[in-house]
Amino acid sequence: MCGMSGGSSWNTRLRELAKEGLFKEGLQLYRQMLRSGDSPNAFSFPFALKACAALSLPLSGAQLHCHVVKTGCDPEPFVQTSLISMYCKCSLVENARRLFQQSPQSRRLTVCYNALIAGYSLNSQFSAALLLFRAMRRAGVMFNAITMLGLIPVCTVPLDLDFGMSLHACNVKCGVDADPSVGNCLLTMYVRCGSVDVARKLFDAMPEKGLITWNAMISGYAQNGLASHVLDLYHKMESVGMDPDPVTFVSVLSSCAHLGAQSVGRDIEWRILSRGFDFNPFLTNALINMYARCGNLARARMLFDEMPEKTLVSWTAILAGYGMHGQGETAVHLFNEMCGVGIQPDGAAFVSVLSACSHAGLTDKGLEYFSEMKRIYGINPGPEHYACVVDLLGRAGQLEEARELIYSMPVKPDGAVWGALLGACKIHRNVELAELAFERVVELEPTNVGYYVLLSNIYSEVENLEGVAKVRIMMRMRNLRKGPGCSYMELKKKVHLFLAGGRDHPQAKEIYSMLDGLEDLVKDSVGSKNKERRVEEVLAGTGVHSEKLAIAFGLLNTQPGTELVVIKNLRVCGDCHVFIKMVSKIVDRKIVVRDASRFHHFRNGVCSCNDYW
DNA sequence: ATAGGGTTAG
Repeated sequence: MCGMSGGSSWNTRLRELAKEGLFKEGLQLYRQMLRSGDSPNAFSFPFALKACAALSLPLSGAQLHCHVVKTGCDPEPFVQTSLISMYCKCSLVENARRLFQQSPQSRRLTVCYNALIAGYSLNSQFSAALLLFRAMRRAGVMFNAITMLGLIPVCTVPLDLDFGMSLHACNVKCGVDADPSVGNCLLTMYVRCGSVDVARKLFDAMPEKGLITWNAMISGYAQNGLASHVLDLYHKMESVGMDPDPVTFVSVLSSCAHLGAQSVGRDIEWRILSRGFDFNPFLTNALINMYARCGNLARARMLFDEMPEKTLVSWTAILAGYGMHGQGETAVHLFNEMCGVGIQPDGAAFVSVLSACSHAGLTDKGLEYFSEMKRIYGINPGPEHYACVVDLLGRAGQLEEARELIYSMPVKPDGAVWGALLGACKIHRNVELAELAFERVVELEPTNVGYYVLLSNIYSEVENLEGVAKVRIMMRMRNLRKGPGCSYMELKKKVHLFLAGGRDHPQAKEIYSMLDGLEDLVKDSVGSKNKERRVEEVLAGTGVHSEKLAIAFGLLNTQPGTELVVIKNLRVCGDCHVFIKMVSKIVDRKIVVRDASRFHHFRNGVCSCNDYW
């Protein structure tokens, strides 16, 4: 290795590899250097340590630590800082802390504090990060923008918002917030603490919006369930000439999945291909998820099958898709196959397989998974898992068992758990248990209108008019109003929204006359026995339900034979599924009405997208 | 030459 002799050429090459992100190759080169008999020096270690951190190789990192000590480089602050950072990134925070504490005060430079503060924050040791920041200031060490980049992410939940805002104020006072990275970081903090509006104000006020700024805001909307805002902002991004990258597309695709907007998603897929971003596993997973949720299982499956390295997320996305669309057996089969190839399921994978079982009526199978979850995989079920199992038992009519399960929960049941029981009571017309579940759920989610409507519908089904009135009064006292029922349907890259009884769609006239025709056909096909009453029932009180409008619109504007997919905000209000079933038969069309409770912009039963686009 | 940071899927 005559050409490589002398430490500096090794170091140059190491630096190049680190810059390119070729960490594996960097470590190989470091080992090659040792074999060739050259000694690493203080300029070699930071690169090699960075590689261990990036690849999360604590053993190699510790070995490097030995080399550092052997070569006497350990007092060097740069090397010290690299070691601290490496240990933090390998989740060995204790080692990092010890190194920091052992170093003399005089060698604790700003970067050294920065590395440990960021490390604490990365490992969710929030108070430790804060305390160290205070100690830093007491010691008179200057902080800079990068200190803030470590510290700001400490604030992750709404409760942290006050502290986050004080950091923001502090940054403004020192002028640190002018650094675009700090701006991005603050933006992300507001988003994570649920203050999307504040984040947007910050976004609008930022003079130089980089790609990361756009991505932070777009993903912020996505994470807060504001899918239509994601698409708006994405279009704006394109219109100002900012080029999206794979990170952007991940959020956009996730929003298409939430909206059921398959044709927008297809358009995005085309852009991904034309930019050469295919083979990015994040994007492939996002595409699988989008197609699966939109019901295009064939395309989702094709992408999944062609994926060379399927991750846990890929498997979960595809099996959740099958589960959602009633193909529980396929979902279960995929889950088993996944375990068979050695991928360990996590909590989210269990949520998907459990809900697949409950939708497909595979009660025993679901219960089996639930018990395996703790026993074999050591995952403690959270409220989301209990909600699935309550739903599973409830749909199967085992209401008592469901109630018992809730009482035996080691974690506090949340609204979804009691809500699942309430939903089961609706199916099986159990008023007494419904009242109990309602009391609990309303304590936990007093403003979720969906539950009031659910109970009211249970009362009206058993003709308990007093009950219906009771719920109405309760809602009035709490100043709650059921938003109008709303449904939407995607057609040619536009989402068409329908409110119950609404007339503001451009095709309103045609839609209403189509609906009149449909209702007449349905009336005619009801048998003559108890005809009046049956007709009322079938037409569900003859109201102009939003899903009826959506279906009429769909029949007007689509080719015969295509499937109509309607998404509806409240699964529980104004059931007109008998009507839909009959229409479907009469016009010989497959009509699917999907429950939007898992669509975030329908949270609390209120639709937050209020326009066509 | 060397250290510290901001955006990504189920």
